[in-house]
Amino acid sequence: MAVKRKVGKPATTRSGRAHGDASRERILEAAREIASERGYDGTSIALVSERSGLPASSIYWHFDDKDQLLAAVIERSFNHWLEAMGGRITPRGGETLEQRFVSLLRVTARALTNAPDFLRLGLMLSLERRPEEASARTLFLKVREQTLEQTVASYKSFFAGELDAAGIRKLATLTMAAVDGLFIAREVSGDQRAFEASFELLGAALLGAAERLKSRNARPRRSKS
Amino acid sequence: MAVKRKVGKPATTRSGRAHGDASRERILEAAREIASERGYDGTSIALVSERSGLPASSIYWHFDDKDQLLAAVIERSFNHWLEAMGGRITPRGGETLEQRFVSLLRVTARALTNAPDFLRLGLMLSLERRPEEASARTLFLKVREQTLEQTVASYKSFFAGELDAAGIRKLATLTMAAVDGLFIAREVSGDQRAFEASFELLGAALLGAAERLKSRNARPRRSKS
DNA sequence: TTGTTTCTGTAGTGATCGCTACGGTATGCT
DNA sequence: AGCATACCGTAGCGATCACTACAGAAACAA
Repeated sequence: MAVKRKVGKPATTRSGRAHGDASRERILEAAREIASERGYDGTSIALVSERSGLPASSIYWHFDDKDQLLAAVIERSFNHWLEAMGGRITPRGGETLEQRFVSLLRVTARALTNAPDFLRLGLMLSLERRPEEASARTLFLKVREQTLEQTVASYKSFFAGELDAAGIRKLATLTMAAVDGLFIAREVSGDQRAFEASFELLGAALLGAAERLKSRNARPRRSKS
Repeated sequence: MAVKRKVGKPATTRSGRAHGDASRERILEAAREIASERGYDGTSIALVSERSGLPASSIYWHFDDKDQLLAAVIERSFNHWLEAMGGRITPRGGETLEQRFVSLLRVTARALTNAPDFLRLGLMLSLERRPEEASARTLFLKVREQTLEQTVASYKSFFAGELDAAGIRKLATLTMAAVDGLFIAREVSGDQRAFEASFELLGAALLGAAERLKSRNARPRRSKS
């Protein structure tokens, strides 16, 4: 057990029997579908087996246990999410600041439409807090932290010289929170149009918040504390 | 089965054996704790039985099945949430519009701190979408819809004459989404101070969004469509 | 051919799942 | 007292849970 692939690859691309990596993909895909519908506990090996067409023994050949399987699902979904974002977290060209800002949010909205499972499953895991932490949850929180840092970096160039580091972080946190909330609202209502419209409004809201942070910054009220 | 209390109450307050309503409360309390930690599937009757100190048969005497139990938990948590809000969704006295607005948000933040289980469990249920809908989820979505309507009503007096009905609804939706997101962020990070500070910022953000909606309204651009 | 590695199919393991049958006991009604 | 109702305790139902033992099938290497 615990013999992972990636060690071998001897001359020929695929080793052993006909399938292998393909089976691994099918398992991950099935697990992704089910987990994003039913959460951690609702994802049973029997269900994954049925939907992937592979027996439980194959699942356990490819993955150590259910926990690792779900963690692999998170990792894979995160990569899909990054693909859908097209690496475009850094700002691109645009006219006014607001236009560039809103266009960034629009990219985010589209990515959430094309690859919703990462955030959906991730939020489900985030809200759980069982005594024994699922490693899938830990992994999600880790990559989410990275996303926050990227947003902070992006905002640094957006609001260069206008906001201090603390303000930028607050704004980035509020942004991600609002995006999470709007995502949930769309998942519940299924209203894609309202979802996209909300992102326009969110742009104005965040810029309003930035204005507030600026004026706070002007009058030297609150220090580091 | 399906013989519900509340029908009886003949002269004496409590009927039957010593406990009864008290046991029902203990079961609900145990189920609330567990469900808010582990979600729907993670809430097993055996666990509720253990934590409440009552056998499974008692649980099934008080509730038809697990589904109804969880729905009762949602209902109870919602009432706690309403208590924590103190019925203060309608605006109270204040000086500037922004101050009244932010004070309303602050009340919401405090209620979320004092009674977090309603939203926590509700969001977990919202994100799930198993084929057979849990009635707990349906109930949550229903009372949540009511909350949205109350927010809309509240905003109507806040922005009377300044925003049209569609704008008010958009703003209310964005508000609830942002609150959801901030709530999740706090649950993950455990940072209560950052949570409260975010609500201040959210106030500015929403007022900024309201400004945007106003100016949209001034130039008669988008119609009902 | 013989052996090795890689993956699948069959058939389970004990534990836990939601749920129930049923008797017992405490209470209230008459 | 007699009877009914309300609730708890024990014990266990079939189903499903995560997980595994093990043999066989298909590809490689020698």
